[in-house]
Amino acid sequence: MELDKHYNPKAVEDKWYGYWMDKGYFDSKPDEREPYTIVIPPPNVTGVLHMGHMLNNTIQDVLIRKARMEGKNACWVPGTDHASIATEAKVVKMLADQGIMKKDLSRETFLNHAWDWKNKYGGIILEQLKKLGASCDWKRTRFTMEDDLNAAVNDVFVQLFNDGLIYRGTKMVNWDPVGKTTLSDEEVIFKENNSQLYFVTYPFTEETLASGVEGKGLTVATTRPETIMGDVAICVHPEDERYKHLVGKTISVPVIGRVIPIISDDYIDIEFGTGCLKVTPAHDENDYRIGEKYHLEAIDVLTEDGKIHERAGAYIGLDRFACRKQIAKDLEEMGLLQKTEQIKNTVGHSERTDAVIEKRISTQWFVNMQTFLNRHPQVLSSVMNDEIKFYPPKFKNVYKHWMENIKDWNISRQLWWGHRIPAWYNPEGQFVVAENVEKALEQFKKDKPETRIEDLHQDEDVLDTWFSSWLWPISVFDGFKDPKNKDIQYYYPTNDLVTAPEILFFWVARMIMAGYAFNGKLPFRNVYFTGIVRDKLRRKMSKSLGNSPDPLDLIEKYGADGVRMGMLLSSPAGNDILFDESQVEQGRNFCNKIWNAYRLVSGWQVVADTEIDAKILEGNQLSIQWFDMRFKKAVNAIHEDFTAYKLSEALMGVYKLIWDDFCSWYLEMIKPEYGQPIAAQTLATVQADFDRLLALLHPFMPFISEELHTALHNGNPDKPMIVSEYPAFTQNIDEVWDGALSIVTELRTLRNSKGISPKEAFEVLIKTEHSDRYKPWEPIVSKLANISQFKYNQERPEKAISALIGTDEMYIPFAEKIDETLEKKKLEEELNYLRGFLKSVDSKLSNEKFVANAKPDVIEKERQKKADAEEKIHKLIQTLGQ
RNA sequence: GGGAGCUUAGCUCAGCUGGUUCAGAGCAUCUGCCUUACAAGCAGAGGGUCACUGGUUCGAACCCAGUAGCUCCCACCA
Repeated sequence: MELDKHYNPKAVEDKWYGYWMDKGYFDSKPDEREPYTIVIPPPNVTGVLHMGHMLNNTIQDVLIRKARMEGKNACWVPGTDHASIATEAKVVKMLADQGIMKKDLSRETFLNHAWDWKNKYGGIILEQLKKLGASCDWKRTRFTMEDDLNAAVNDVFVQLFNDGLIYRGTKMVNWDPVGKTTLSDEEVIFKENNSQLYFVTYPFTEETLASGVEGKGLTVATTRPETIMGDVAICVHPEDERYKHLVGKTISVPVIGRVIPIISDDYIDIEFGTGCLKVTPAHDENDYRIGEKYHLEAIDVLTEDGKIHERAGAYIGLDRFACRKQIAKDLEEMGLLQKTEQIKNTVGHSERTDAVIEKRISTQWFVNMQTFLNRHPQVLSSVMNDEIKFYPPKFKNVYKHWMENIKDWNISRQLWWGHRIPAWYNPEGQFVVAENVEKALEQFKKDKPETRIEDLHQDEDVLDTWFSSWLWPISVFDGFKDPKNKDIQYYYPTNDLVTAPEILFFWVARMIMAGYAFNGKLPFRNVYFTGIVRDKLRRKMSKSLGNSPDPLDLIEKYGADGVRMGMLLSSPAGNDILFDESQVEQGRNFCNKIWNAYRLVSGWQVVADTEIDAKILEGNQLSIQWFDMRFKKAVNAIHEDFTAYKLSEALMGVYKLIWDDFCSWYLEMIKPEYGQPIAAQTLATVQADFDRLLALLHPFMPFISEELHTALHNGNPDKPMIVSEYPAFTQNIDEVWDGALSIVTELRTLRNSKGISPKEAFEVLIKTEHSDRYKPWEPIVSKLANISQFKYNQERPEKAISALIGTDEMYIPFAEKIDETLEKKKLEEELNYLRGFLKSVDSKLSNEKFVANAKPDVIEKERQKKADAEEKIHKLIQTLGQ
């Protein structure tokens, strides 16, 4: 059957993915083999595949497929994350679009809607991963909010609470007025902002004026005039000569006229603004601290959605930003706004909703991280001493810094979609922490036997999503439910984690904590940090910019293998990848190249070896040995690249091996004359070589390699490629001399530069002591360079072009079109170069300090260079007749 | 404000513990080819003061110091 000139991925991909699934090649069960485990960074359950996922999961698939082929028991556990805040936001919006407000719904009804949504859209992303070829063990698919994982979360919460590591406390936390929930510090993104600095005058009270104070009042500089209704003091520096005498006096808050004291504290920066600070303990962390120190009231003037609260006494119900403008205007009219200045400051935004974060005092649940770390020092040490390796290692520093400055982790969220906090309250407001309500009741009954189950109510809040994600490497193997089960014993610790640096703190660090705290072991041994996928202008890919291609469209257009190669081509660990469709084109072109190599090989007519000319057979034999050497060398380099997690270089190694060594050289060497048959034995070897190339390629490009592997075995291979053996590292490789191949290059260059047709044959004269080395190459070189005859050690003809092959001389008699002076010039240039080279080597060798200080093998190398150069110079001089 | 990292060809990146006259790869570019596997291809070619300045050394892209530019992370300055 005639094969198409172009590889057609569509005809191939679904077929093989279905086949692998049917045969269960992705499945893993504990056995006697060495395990190799990866847990997927679970994407948001309602998410859609984007380029970042493509990169991340391609890398994981490369690693897992290679391990599988190396005979390890490869297990890649997939799953999704419930993504509390993101999913809830989506559901709220979806309901709002239908005219349903969350506040009108009961918790139960809302959750029903959310589960409906999850069941409808959840897991689409996993289906998309299949298109990419991801070889996950789908039977193990987990979801962070399924019952077993909820139980794990509850277990851990109770355990940490009982260990004194979780506490309920009233502190200043981050508040997202759009999501209407608190956030951890990590969920707040600080962005530089051009703000207005308002200079607002607070008038002195009559009492103060009566005490003989001069002036009208004090001017403070603030970026947040809308919070002045929450002011409880004006603070100055105790040493500030301008204000010293005012400390202890009173002053009144503009607009509302509340009387507040003037206090002093050395926290104040005399230089900043006017040196007076308005103290608003409810809305600023530093103010909160000052408030606590001087026992000042904290007046929260904002509602949970960022509007002015009625206790503010003015502007009630106005949005905080509208209020800022309004109050500035009003103050100006009152003559209390002195001026405004532009100022650059950083403003916290919610990672999910992008809302400007408010600092707010509230009662939340926290994990005491410092104590946690004190109890588990391996969390830091294991990374620092490379028990857990980071690729690239620069992230070790970042990790260390975070660990050393760790703060308590606010884990409660005012949301419904998530793991509900396992704490129960009695009507008196006392609480206990327990796995479930029954156990909570038991606890209450110890002190209050009369407590009834219907008196108890569970905490309304849910937990931070990461409070379930940090358990992922353990919980996916049911390590909490049944810590002695086979899976957890066998698969944990996992091997590699592939993830983005953005979630180093959110997730990676906390998984390491959870690993040591709840299993006593590290969760993984290597962490590969991917970069951010950007467009070629270095802009981050985003929906709003519209610069992110749809991965599924790309797969449709170029094939999954092409897309995988495109993703991998330029992405060393930790580097951003500048995605350009041309890279995917390169991937597709590569597929096409391989496809055509197959077309060539599959079209050859076979005859018995005896029917082939002996010289050709010998040439083929040599070609085969030569390729074997090239193959083994490349495989070794690829193994080293993998060891260092240099996947793009490993892929480049495969690419060059296939394209250059295999297609451009080897197949051309072996290829019979047009219409001529090939020896059966030779063909069998070429096919075997092709097959092991495909094995090498398979982790990167699973579909085409499986397809052609099968085709090479006439549809019936012993094993499919996915479980074939991966080419192993070779300790000692037999060198095959291939200097004769430079004759080919030499002649091609000659023809190119002189415009001579490849059809014009040449004879070649070689001056060498090793004609035996050249002889076996004669049939090969003749074919590739169209050579009529090889002659050895004859006089140089009058008119000839000469070149050096190593230290041997080569002449191509070439009477007509040759430019003698040009040729001479070329040789002289080479001679000059060699003389310079020799000089530099000589100067090294005659330098006593060099000989004294350099390592012996370096000196030996230099001596060899010297000898080589001298010989070459000698020959060139002869040639030039000088 | 603190910390980390980067700067090598037009682009994206390799260059290990200093040692070939050391400057390399892929892509892009240029030249010539529809040669019966592949024009999504073949064969060639050009292209770089290794950011800058100084130092250490027999020897520096590599080590040290400083300068400039870029990137990222952390941080409560109103």
